[in-house]
Amino acid sequence: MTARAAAKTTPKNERATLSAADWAQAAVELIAEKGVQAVAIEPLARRMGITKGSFYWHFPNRESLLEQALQRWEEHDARNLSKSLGEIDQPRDRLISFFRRVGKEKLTHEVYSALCAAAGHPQVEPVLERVANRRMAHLSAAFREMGMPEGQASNQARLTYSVYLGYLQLQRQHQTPNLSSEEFDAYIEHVIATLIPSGTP
Amino acid sequence: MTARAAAKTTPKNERATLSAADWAQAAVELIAEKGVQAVAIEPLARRMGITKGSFYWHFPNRESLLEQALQRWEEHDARNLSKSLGEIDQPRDRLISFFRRVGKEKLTHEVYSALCAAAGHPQVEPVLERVANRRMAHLSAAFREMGMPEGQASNQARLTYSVYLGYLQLQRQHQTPNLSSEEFDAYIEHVIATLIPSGTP
DNA sequence: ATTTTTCCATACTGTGGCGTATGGTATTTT
DNA sequence: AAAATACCATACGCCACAGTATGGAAAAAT
Repeated sequence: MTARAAAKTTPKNERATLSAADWAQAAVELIAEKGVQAVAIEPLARRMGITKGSFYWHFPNRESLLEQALQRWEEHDARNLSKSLGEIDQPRDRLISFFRRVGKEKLTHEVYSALCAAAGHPQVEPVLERVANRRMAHLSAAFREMGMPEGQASNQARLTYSVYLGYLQLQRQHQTPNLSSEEFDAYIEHVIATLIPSGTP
Repeated sequence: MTARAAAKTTPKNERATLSAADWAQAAVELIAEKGVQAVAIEPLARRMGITKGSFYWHFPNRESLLEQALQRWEEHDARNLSKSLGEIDQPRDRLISFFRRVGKEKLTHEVYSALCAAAGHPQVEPVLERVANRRMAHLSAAFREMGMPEGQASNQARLTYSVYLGYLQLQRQHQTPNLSSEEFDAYIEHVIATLIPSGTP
């Protein structure tokens, strides 16, 4: 009882007692910072200024923590997607915002990037699969709205999403131009010009 | 002295005694199968039917094994690249072969894919950086030979390489069509049509 | 004011891998 | 043949983390 003394029953900011959701959220943030393999009970507990006695009261094991953390993130991401899907009418603008928004929603993207680096993990894989499918369906629909036939649209969606995934990979290798550089802007322009048809539906 | 009894001084097939290169090669194969984090001394030794007593005679520690394994693979990959660079005259054919060869050289690609999943690792990162730069330079040169101006060619190279990286990522998630399916062929065609200019230089 | 429940600290066991120490055997050298 | 060297087996200590067991204090219920 040293690090997190303070409040007792204040649900504001620093709760007196931790919930399972708090652990899950902390796990999500840890994933964003150091990857899935870094989610270990004891280090995470230390980081939260507490001991694992707390953890094993809320969870049966590490696996279930990961499960909740991943579920939490996936739901958040799905909401994000449908929100941005509803807000923009023109399919072309939706596609463009898909790329331009790479810099936004930092945490979400960092988590996703970390999850990509952990494909192969049995709990992560199904999440990646669902998320990629949702997003590609999103892209594919936009391309169709712009007049592409079914088959071509889905190929174009896969291609476009691959570009995004490749960008994340290069980012993990620190081989991407700075987000606010002109080199970056030029690249984005190039990508948009190459992948997104110009005409309106 | 059970598993690897047999030969005594036969340098054929089953050496009497292991060399550092043997360990490095085994590490490379393990990386391809289970990733970088799976390269652990004792499991690797078991897999080779030997004990770690051998390992620590040839290497000071795990780090130096990884170093040698990575160097070994990187050199192999660099040779591969310059070989395929010399064999094909037409830049357009070089670009096409870049994609068509994704299915070839299985081990090399599996290793590379595993390394991509381990970006962030201090020993892996510089390797990934060099390899990606070499390959993108290769692509960029081909696009320039086809008449693209400098800036556009390098953007196009980055874009093209991202598509490749994204494909590897989807492959790790088991979300790619089978290599010998018509869906795959259609996708490749689509990628080529989208990314590779048609005219001759 | 008890009692119960909630939440956490502490101490323990177990496992898996790293690196070391030491000794043994086969091979080579002299 | 004797000595030296190369290569490997075995046994050990160390550390990090998973999961368990138990007890204790604060909060809530009665």
